[in-house]
Amino acid sequence: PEEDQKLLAYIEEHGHGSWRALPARAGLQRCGKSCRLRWTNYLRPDIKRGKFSLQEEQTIIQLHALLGNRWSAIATHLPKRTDNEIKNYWNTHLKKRLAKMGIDPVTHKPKSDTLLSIDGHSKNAANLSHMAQWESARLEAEAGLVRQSKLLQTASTNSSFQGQKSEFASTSSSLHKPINQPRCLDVLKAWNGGVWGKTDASVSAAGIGGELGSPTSTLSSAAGIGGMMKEESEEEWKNLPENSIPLPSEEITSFPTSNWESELPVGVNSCEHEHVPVGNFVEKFTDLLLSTTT
DNA sequence: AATCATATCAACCGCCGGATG
DNA sequence: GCATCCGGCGGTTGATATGAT
Repeated sequence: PEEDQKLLAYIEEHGHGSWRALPARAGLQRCGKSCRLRWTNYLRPDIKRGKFSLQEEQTIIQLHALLGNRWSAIATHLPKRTDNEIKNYWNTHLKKRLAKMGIDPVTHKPKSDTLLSIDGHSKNAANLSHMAQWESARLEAEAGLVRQSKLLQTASTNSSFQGQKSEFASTSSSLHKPINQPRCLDVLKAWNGGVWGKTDASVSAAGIGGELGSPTSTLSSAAGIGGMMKEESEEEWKNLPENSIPLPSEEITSFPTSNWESELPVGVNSCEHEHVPVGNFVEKFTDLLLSTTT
């Protein structure tokens, strides 16, 4: 209340600067960490509050399947939502919903799937595993490119490269940076320029560039959801008719990896060509989840 | 109305990684 | 190479709200 006003007024006037020094300067009896948390999770003006839309739920589930509990990374795909809010929502709503459906909220696999996987019938599990590997590698590539761009920024004055540099820099996941911009460009560039250019054993060991398609298809899916998010018009998942589960689990597990490859827009490097792969496994998976009432 | 159970969410805590000297 | 500082992240807790009995 009063502290909020002080914090808000100070940051609006001076910016937060050093969080450690902020409390003393703003006249607050708190640690800088606490101030930062209050600001990022509550006071920031660009925070959307209230219920999560269907699209947002879908995005969270999909991204969680890919990224696990990396809430800040997930939050970068959900404009105006904080990692803390997403984390809470997951723990209080979505996790329970998955558990209720007999799906392991950690692995996003049906619990019976562990039995299937013994005899090699779990393409679902394999796909998720591959996707997680892609995403991990992608994030590493992104981080590497950010570092690289920073080096180049100081070492080079080449103007033709500066546009890319700023885009790469924008991929770092900070809540203080604009998060509602389309995210396909940076991701595609990261992949095209970073990981795919490598023949590194560690990269190929992660399943990249092998039998699977481009991870950009995964990411453009996530970016598309975040970027094209409709905020108010979605029908609540609760209102969906019962027994409207769109796909049986068998269909999910039979999703072919080659679909992604064939859907890959070769050479496409722009959001104008953004698309979501038809038959995207994760999407179907979340459809299934979201259409099931508690 | 009182009590208990459950749900929700802001805040706290500890850890980690990057930057700096 | 190291120690230290700082910011950020994710797990967890505790206060409050809400619902059930």
